[in-house]
Amino acid sequence: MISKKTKYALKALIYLSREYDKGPILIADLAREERIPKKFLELILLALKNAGVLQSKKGKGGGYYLARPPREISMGKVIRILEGPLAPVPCVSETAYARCEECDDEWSCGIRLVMKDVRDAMAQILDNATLADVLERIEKEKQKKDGALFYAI
Amino acid sequence: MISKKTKYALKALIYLSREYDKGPILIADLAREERIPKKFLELILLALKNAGVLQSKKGKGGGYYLARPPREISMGKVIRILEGPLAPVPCVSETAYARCEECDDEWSCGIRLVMKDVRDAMAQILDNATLADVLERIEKEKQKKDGALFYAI
DNA sequence: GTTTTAGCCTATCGATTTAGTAGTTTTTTA
DNA sequence: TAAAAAACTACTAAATCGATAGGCTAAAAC
Repeated sequence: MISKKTKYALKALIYLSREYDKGPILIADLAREERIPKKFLELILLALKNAGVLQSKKGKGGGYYLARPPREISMGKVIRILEGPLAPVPCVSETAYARCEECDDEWSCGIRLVMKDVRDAMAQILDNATLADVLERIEKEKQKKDGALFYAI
Repeated sequence: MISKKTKYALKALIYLSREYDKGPILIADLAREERIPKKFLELILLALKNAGVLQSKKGKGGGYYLARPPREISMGKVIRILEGPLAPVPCVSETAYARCEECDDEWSCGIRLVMKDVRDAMAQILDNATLADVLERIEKEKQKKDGALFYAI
């Protein structure tokens, strides 16, 4: 399960994607609209900024905005920033490989063999799902729902 | 990342699969062979027993053994026992669905749409990887390694 | 039938992570 | 220089992780 922190981050980024090219958005507005504790959101946005996903402006007219267009930011990237590597075990991580202490023969470790498949499948999905993709999918779902509602009436 | 507890559980089950139909195995032997803290392993095996994956026998000649053949126990099952649902968010879990508190419109939640794909991909892999499969894959890897070694000499 | 064997059960513990909160400082702009 | 707004530092309560300790219970052997 992903943490609340990561969910908040994704919600905030989806919101900022929708408002992309409308200038900086206030933390306070984001917090209110997405119902995220303001001070907590501050820490999250800061982490995303330090990781190069967001940029910010201080003082009046300031706020946060995406460092790149929504098409160029993936869910995989965001999740790695907040949660660490996608891989279920460190020995199959592409972005942060580490040996499993308890494993002496890595190349014939059964857990590793299966978890490699899992990590590849997850990366395939999450690294290809950009914020722009997510916005599109949300729109499609809303249309589907409206369509169903139309026929229901 | 999966916990040490889950890794220990999988290691123990792979060991018990290899010794399947050789009668009950002592916790102490398992702990020594797989280098798992004995008392900790006790709790893990007990959890697996309560979940129906293992059976046990007390007293002399006792120990633990698989409740079903290795072909009928999947990694997905084991991971769910020790870690809870595979799903990254509760609202896409097939085995333990729950609403996300922070989500008002579940059907057009972008996070949910992507995480559904992730959970399906994980379940596809982990529910189809049985302990017997894992043993086979380990053997294949070992043969590959031996083959490479042969040509290297 | 009591002794040994081996799993069962409950409690506790220190370290780390999670989900925040509070208060102050720095930067920008009007 | 006053305001707005992000940045930084520190703290906390609760939960989870990775164990350890010690006694209890059931089964088998003698």
